[in-house]
Amino acid sequence: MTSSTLSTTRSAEVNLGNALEDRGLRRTTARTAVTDRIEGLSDAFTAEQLCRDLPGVGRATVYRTIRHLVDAGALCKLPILDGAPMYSIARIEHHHHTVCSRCGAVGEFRHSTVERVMRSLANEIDGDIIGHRMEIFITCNSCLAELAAGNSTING
Amino acid sequence: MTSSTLSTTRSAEVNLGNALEDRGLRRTTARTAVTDRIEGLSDAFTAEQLCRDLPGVGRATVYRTIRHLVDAGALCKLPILDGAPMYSIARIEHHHHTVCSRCGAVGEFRHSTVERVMRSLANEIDGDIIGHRMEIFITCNSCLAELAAGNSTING
DNA sequence: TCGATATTGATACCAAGTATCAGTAAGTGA
DNA sequence: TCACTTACTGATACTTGGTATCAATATCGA
Ligand SMILES: [Mn+2]
Ligand SMILES: [Mn+2]
Ligand SMILES: [Zn+2]
Ligand SMILES: [Zn+2]
Repeated sequence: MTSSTLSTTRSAEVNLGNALEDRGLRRTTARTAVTDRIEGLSDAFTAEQLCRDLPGVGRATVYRTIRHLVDAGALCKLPILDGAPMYSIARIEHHHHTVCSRCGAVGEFRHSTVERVMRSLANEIDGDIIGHRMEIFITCNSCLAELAAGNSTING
Repeated sequence: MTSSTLSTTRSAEVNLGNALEDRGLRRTTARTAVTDRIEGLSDAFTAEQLCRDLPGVGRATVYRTIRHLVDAGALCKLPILDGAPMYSIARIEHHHHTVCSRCGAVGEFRHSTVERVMRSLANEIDGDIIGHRMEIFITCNSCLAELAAGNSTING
């Protein structure tokens, strides 16, 4: 993989508790439970998943905390066409997502060419461009491996 | 606007009734009411909007018909981050959407460069790329005009 | 026209998320 | 450290968006 234009570098540290504090919000036990749990997850998650994982925290509080974190830019909210949106820690400033259509794993990427294309589209799109979103749907490597394993079993 | 790479050409005719028939579905009065209404709309719409516009057609039927049309590829389903998905007639084969952040107007566009970038990303993304989605958020021309009018009134 | 079959839509249901609000916990300043 | 103000919590009820059921009805090929 050439890394001249593709970037998946994760910025030094992410502290969701600090992200909330920076917005003038109190550091409560419920919020700490939520942010700790999110930081402990390696993958993207849904709000309901978090609620199940944290039965000691009220549903309203889980949803409110997620909303704060999205507002703070610390979480990405990724719309899923048929289902609840997924959230993941924003590790790269401006970026796009890969979504595995088989297992739902979400990745982040940045590619300068995408941003260059956006600039070049400015003259050709009616109206003022104020932003964009892009998702790439993939079959992730671990799913490819599983599929290969499954096939080889079937095919002998 | 140069049109060498940007395409907003609409394919000859769109007949949603035929799209359903082509799938072996019966041409019923309820379905005809839904498809006629959609064809009469100039803009993207939500399912609930359609239900309100067609009080004579059951909600379940409206939703079912929309689903059929999406499955047939005759309607685009556009996820909206905070709210119900919007639907619009698919006039271009593979394409992307512009969404006005002020009024919600949805447009379609195709740009060869976007597709070229996708191909070039193939080597740099982990896993197999099976598709992509891209939305450009804009302030549309009519909103720009309204904003300009509003400002000039305020500023004398 | 008839009859097998697809469709309809009222109803009940489910999932995701938000408004309320009385009770509780954080922080702040004395 | 305590008291006090204010933010926060979470149970509950509600809303929105959408689906499963199923008896009654419409469609369409024979
Ligand atoms: Mn992200
Ligand atoms: Mn479209
Ligand atoms: Zn996967
Ligand atoms: Zn607009």
